[in-house]
Amino acid sequence: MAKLKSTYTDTLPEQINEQTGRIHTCYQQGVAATGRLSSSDPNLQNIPIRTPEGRRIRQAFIAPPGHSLIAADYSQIELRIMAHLSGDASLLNAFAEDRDVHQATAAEVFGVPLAAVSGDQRRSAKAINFGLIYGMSAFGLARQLGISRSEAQRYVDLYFERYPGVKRYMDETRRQAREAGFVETVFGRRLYLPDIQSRNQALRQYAERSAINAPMQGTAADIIKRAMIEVDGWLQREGAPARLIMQVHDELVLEVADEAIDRVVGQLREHMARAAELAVPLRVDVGIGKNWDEAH
DNA sequence: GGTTCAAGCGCG
DNA sequence: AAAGCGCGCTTGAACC
Repeated sequence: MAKLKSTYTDTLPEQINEQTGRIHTCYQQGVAATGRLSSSDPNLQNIPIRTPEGRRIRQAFIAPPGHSLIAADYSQIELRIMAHLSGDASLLNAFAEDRDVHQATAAEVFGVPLAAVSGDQRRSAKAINFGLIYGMSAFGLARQLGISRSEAQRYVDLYFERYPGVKRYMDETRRQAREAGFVETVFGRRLYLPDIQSRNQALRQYAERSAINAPMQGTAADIIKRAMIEVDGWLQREGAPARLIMQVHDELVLEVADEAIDRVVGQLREHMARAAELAVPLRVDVGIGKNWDEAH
């Protein structure tokens, strides 16, 4: 409650611009090592959403009269990029058939039919999927799930047995990072990792985790930037009564005149989904509302 | 009055 | 011995 009050409730009203009556953030383009934007003064990329109390803050972000907010976010974009980069057959298949990827992972790892996956199994699989993107070890997975190290190690082994392409990709990425001193995104953005050669184990392992994560997080950043350029160009050409007002890593927020909503949503979805052509389709979830919470 | 740092926590 | 990526903001302590 103290965090919500001091960072958001007390502070945001003080940052309303007198001329526009709005809060304007600054997007930094050259800060994050992976190519993401960052947002500051104030940061609008960390507005609460995970708790009911926090959501009340998000509800304060509203559209002007006669307008609505559209929130469009990429579904599982980093895991889709992992499928693309690794070429793993099972993962490619899961996305080709538009499966619930955590459920599909649970079915593979626990050896049960899709329909028989329990809530706990799905939760574990989700932790594995996120952990993989971050280069997590069995130790970290054990702590995350509150299970023993040996149990976590079994999950990891099973995962790599079922998704051998992912295993190969992880090993290959570490090798390439060590040899070349950098990793890169699908579009060629590089992250240099001098510490990958370090004799200091902590530094070296950190660099290895970054080598795993940066191509996925960075490719996602590249894709949404391409989408932003496309979407903005299209809105300008059309003279659509809509504008792009925020970006939150895998999400674009637009403010749109109510009469144009249907047309804008369809085109927005297309432009975002076509911002990159990967080995799996890109899916975009769209929400509409009078406030930012409702739009989710 | 200011700066710097670590810890903690908000988001993807 | 370390053990999950990327950010920014607030707090409180230490310091000038």
